[in-house]
Amino acid sequence: MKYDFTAIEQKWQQKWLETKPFTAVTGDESREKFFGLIEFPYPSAQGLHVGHARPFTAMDIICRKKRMQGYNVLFPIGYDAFGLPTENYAIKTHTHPAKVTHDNVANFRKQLHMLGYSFDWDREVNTTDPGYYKWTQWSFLQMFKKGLAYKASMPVNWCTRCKIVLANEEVVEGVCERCGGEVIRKEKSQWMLAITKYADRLIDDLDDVDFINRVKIQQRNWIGRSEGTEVNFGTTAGDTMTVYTTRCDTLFGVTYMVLSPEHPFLEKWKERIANWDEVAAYREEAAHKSDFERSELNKEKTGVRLMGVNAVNPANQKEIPIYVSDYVLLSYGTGAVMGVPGHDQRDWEFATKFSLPIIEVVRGGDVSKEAFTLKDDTGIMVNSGFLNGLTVKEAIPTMKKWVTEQGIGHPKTNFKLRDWVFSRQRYWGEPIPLVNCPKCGWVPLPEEQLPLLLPEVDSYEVTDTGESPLAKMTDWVNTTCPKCGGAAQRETDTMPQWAGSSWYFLRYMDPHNENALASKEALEYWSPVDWYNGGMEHTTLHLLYSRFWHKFLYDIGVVPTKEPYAKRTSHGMILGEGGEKMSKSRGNVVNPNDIVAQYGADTMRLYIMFVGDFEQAATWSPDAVKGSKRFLDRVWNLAESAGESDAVTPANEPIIHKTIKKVTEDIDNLKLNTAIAAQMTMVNELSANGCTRGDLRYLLLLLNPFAPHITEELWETLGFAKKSGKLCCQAEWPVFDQSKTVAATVDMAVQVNGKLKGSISVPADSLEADVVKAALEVDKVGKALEGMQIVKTILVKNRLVNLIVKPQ
RNA sequence: GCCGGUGUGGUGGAAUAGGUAGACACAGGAGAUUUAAAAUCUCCCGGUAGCAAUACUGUACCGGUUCGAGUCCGGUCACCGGCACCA
Repeated sequence: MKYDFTAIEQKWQQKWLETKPFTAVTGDESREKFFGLIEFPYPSAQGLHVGHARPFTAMDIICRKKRMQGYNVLFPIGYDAFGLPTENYAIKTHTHPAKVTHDNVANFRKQLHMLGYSFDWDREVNTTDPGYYKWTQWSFLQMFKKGLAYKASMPVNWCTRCKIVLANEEVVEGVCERCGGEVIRKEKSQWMLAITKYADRLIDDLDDVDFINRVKIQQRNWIGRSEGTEVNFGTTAGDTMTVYTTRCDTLFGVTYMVLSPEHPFLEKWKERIANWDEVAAYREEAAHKSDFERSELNKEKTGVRLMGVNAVNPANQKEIPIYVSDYVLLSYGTGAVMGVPGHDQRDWEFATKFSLPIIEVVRGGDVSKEAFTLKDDTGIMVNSGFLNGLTVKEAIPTMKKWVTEQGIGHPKTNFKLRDWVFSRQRYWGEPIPLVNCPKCGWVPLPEEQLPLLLPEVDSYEVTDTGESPLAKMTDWVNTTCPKCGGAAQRETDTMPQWAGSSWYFLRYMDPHNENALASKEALEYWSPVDWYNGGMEHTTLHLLYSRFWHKFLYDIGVVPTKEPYAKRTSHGMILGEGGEKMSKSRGNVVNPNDIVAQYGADTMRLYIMFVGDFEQAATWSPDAVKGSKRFLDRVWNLAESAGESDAVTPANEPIIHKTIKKVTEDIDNLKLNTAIAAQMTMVNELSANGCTRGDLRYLLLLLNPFAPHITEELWETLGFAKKSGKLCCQAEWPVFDQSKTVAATVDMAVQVNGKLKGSISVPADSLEADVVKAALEVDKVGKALEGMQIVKTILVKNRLVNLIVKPQ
């Protein structure tokens, strides 16, 4: 019979749909649980991409193997469906985004079935479902009540031509992605979440989780913890000017001070500043620079000296000038810095440009040429009073202590991480369940009024003033205050896409619960996620946000673990032919539907795993797909020609056990490409040796997670199903016998002075003397030994023997 | 600039702990089968020299440690990703 993959795949997908063999059972204490998680897809109109198939297939393999090992596996799927592309599509086609979402989800679901993933389909979630976003809103309200949500004026991207607010992704090289118009920064009052309050824990708790290192490093860098000192400088205006520094050891080297253009002291000192016009003009100019321009123009330092106000260095009481310059950011530290041109490159550039004195306080470099910035033991303090003679390493704590004792400063930790801007001026997101009352301020909706549904609107276009489309719905906006009953207005901004995706894995644990985001029992049973695989691009946003969200839920007693994910791995991208990113414009996009139609889902799954190291980027090759199909053809043929016996052929035992070992370990280590290679080797050997049904049984068990349809079919045709039921339900992952992985005789390499001379075949675990004896009989060894004497032999068991010789 | 990652045949990629470099595939070549093609099967396939046996050489580059280095150490180069005036 021919390997008719289309019929076979449809047959088994239908059976799985009917019999639900992949159902996870909450509360089953008879088995260990395993929660495998993939990043739920955004249901775009383009449908599933091969980029989805790689991580999805890998986790499916892991979960299918875990099930066969006897675990109670939760492998769920859902859709992260709020967001901009759907909204833009809705605007363009005048279709309701809910309708667009519904159609796209239906298409995704079909494609996911087509690839044979073993999801528990009864636990599907969708972030746009009111039953789901009720709990997103509920979580937000808890944060609001705990004071973690607050309003602040933040810059937004504003397209001057479309007159709308843009997301960062919509701004490309400083212009609007859609119309090419100029994008400027505009201040807007926005909801913020105080993720920075969790900054320390988000760093420290990384020590307790099993995340691949690059994820941990990237998160640590992003949070950017820095231990330094705040130092107070007096000013001739009477105010105390506080700066943050990591190099308090260089205090004696301060020759000027800098305020950021937005610093409140400028306004305050208006009357004292003799050149106010000049300062005001500089501020105006800085305000009009976009982020893009600021980073573009960061080579040349600019600034203006404040005439009429000076600062006083608390270390030596010297009076020094104050400047305003946009190389100092208001959003980090105190918005003011001390200028140490001798030992900070930016300060050096600034001082050089404005002809300010450069004082060397750490000897070790040449401060007339460049700043000397090393802070190890190579520099010695000079010109620094009581610090003279110390190394920088010693001087930092000494100065920190002195500053604290003198009452002019204190140690301080700062973070690069900023609070989370939680407002979007868009329609297709969760409404923020708050009401603004002129008397009571911002009042949360009572929980029994959740979910606060998205109202129907006529147009999804943002208003001319940049308000969300919801602002036009006056019937919806105008409401009564839940507290005082007076007239009040609803918040019209919606939540960002990151909101719903911050906790979706919790909903999988108990997806239909109407009284809580999930029951205590389900949360206790399934937490934490055992293994979460996803893209590196989500490391600093989604992954960090969801850890924060989870820690908050932990603090209010909702979830039982302080970290959501026990383990995190990451896959590499699938590139198109030529090694370039797949994109419509390049025309190198591979559609999984085409591959499945041509070769079948099993081939698709196998190839996407075989293509290369899972963690590295890989290039799609249409030719190489054929190799995976050929392999399955050979498996099919092997099954047709297999001997009737259910016993294992002794000659096949070593390869069977070697393969069990390799495949089992490789799946656990995500080395899926070599797990497949090992199975190919096994099939090649079984073909050469001849094999029985009993031999093949092992192959089917090992191959099932990778190619679930063909193996299920062969399991049935070879008669195993009659005895023990469906293959995917076998709690019988093969266990290898180490003693059987070694063949009776082994090939060993023979070297003379480390150079390969040949190989010998000897009984496994032979003694050194026997191996050397056999080695001496190799022709080339004899030749190499002429006129030599053996001074030493090195034996690596079952692998190699090296004869060390020297002239006689 | 800072922080990660990667460099191996024509191609994708293998190589627990330093131990036969190139597993497993793709492409290519030769042959078998076939009226023919496809499919399938067998063999070859890093480079140089040689009919061959064989010898030398080879994991980005330079040096080191070791009986032995793709792997460890020091230095250099190239490419990819992230952050970027974070004081």
